[in-house]
Amino acid sequence: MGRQPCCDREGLKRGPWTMEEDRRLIDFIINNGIQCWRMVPKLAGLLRCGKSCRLRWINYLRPDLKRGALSEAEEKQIIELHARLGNRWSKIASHFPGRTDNEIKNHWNTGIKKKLKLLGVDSNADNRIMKDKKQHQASKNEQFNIASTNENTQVDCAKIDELGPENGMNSKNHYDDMCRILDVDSCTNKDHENLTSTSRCDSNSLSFENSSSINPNSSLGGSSSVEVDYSSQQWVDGVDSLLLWDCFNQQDDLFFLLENN
DNA sequence: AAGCCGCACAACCGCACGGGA
DNA sequence: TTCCCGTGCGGTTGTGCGGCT
Repeated sequence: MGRQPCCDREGLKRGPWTMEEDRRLIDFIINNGIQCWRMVPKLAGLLRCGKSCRLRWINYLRPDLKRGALSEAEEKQIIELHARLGNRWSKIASHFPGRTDNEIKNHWNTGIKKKLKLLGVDSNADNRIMKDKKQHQASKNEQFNIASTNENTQVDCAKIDELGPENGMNSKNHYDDMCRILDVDSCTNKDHENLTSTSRCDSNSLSFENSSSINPNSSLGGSSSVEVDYSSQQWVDGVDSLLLWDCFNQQDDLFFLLENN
């Protein structure tokens, strides 16, 4: 179909964001929310395309972002999920509240991938798994007229395993191999459950779904260790609602944090 | 001190997808 | 049903920084 590039307008700024631009974007989103990303830069007085604003918000300015290096447990989890899902970074990221797909993708490309390569593990095998899986699934659907569903990680895993070793798709073995090589001693379901508790953030609609407790203070890089349970706050629609949250109910706090990051 | 190199990560690009008209 | 538009996603590039020579 082809789409017009969203950044075709002359005079749009590119490259690293300045503090002032960040301020404007945060200020606008906090006060107005997000109706249409394309309108955001115009209304916020930014010489950026909407896409750029969205990316900046999602990957850097979002208040629920967890900053800092990925933990060992998270790394293990990423390897496991990558073995199952391949390069579907957004799906993988959805298992890590406060982490972005970009962050995980970068971590994979710079750290884990290299580590695996060094140890003689073919990290691209995961991509082949996904390609083969798609092909197999397509032919399977033709044969049995089964609606394809790949939104659920567990389903994905089951399907990959179901395809069997004849297609080179024994993801469990593949993951186990990687775990062994990386000296990952346990890849238990318990570990998986802990990290995949159904916490999701829909950054576009600015709504949050939580079934586990999060620590917004640490998300913002704060020093407080107070755990806040927002389990009763199933969905938070719009930025106005976000402002109810203790961690960023003061716009000044955001700016303070920005300046100190 | 200067230049080079590699790493980490922010940001961009282009295609795909889904929804609405 | 088709077309258009906004957004999501994954791959790639750009850039800043620290370590090394």
